[in-house]
Amino acid sequence: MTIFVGTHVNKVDRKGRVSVPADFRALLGSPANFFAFPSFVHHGIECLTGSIMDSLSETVHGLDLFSDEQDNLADLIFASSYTLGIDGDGRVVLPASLRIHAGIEGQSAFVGKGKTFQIWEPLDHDQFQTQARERARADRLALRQRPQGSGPTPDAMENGT
Amino acid sequence: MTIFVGTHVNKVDRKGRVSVPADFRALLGSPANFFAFPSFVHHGIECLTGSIMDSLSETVHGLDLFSDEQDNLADLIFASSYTLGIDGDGRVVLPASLRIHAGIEGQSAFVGKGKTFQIWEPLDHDQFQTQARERARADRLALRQRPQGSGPTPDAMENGT
DNA sequence: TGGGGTATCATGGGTTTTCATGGGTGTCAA
DNA sequence: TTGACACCCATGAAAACCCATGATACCCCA
Repeated sequence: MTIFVGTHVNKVDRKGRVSVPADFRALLGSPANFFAFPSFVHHGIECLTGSIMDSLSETVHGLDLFSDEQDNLADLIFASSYTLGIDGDGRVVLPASLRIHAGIEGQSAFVGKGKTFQIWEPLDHDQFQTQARERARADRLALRQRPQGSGPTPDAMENGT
Repeated sequence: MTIFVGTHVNKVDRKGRVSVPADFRALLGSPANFFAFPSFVHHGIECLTGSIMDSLSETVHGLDLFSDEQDNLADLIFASSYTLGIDGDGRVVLPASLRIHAGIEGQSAFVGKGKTFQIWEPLDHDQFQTQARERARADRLALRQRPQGSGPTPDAMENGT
């Protein structure tokens, strides 16, 4: 397995600990940790592996040094990031500021996004996904990205989940 | 070359297990698993090989990082996906949410789609296929602009190429 | 060409291992 | 001293694994 997939809802205990899904742990590998920072577009928490974080820093530094854009991005991403270490039982402690950003209390959802993943308050993510589905339906471009070749006309058998 | 063909109906047992057709297993190869997610447009379950999923993730990540478009697509595809591992006996466990989406209870139909395949509730798929056939026939009639008594019975879809 | 034998496959059930989760103890720093 | 944090262990539930069996398709040989 090479990518993060699925939506895993796990409990957040009294100490702020939460189990990282076993699938995800396997992908994260040996330096058992990852980077997390609040998304600047929604209530989720962006989670990146070390290597993705590295390439992201390359990208950001490719921008004009000292430019406003560079400064903003660097601040949004790096300054507000945490390194979350996974303990011997496969859990991490969610820092309070991240929990507050996401509105997480008793439960959290680990959401696979391919090369990255996110952490959400479960109901919040349900809502986000519903919206994403509606947007995709309205947006032909999104549908064109589907792996299926020439399928039947999509409007024959509509249904959601 | 990996081409999934045919329609194979297998039982789903009490534990939610179902045998993956031997043909399909042979095509899936050594990392004996595949990715499955509910279709956006019908009641079937879309099934993709790891390599197709990988290239899909490349495509999605080629979009602007943290853009709405990227985030939406990644959520629809990856967040609702499951990695289904094939056990030593050639079976997978269908997660409850996928079974519910497809309306699967006692039986499931593995439907070859070329480079991908789908899983359906058998009767549902029959119906879908009938409709697809009627649409195809209607399109041809429209193109030819001539009436036709009893249409030809296209009996493909049941054999190899 | 037909019959018997064999390999493959789908399916059912039992058992072991993994995983998520709760709680306790020790350590370090403010 | 107190609070935060990292480590250790225990446990119930769920998933993965192992084995057995009936049926079917395939092959070989007479």
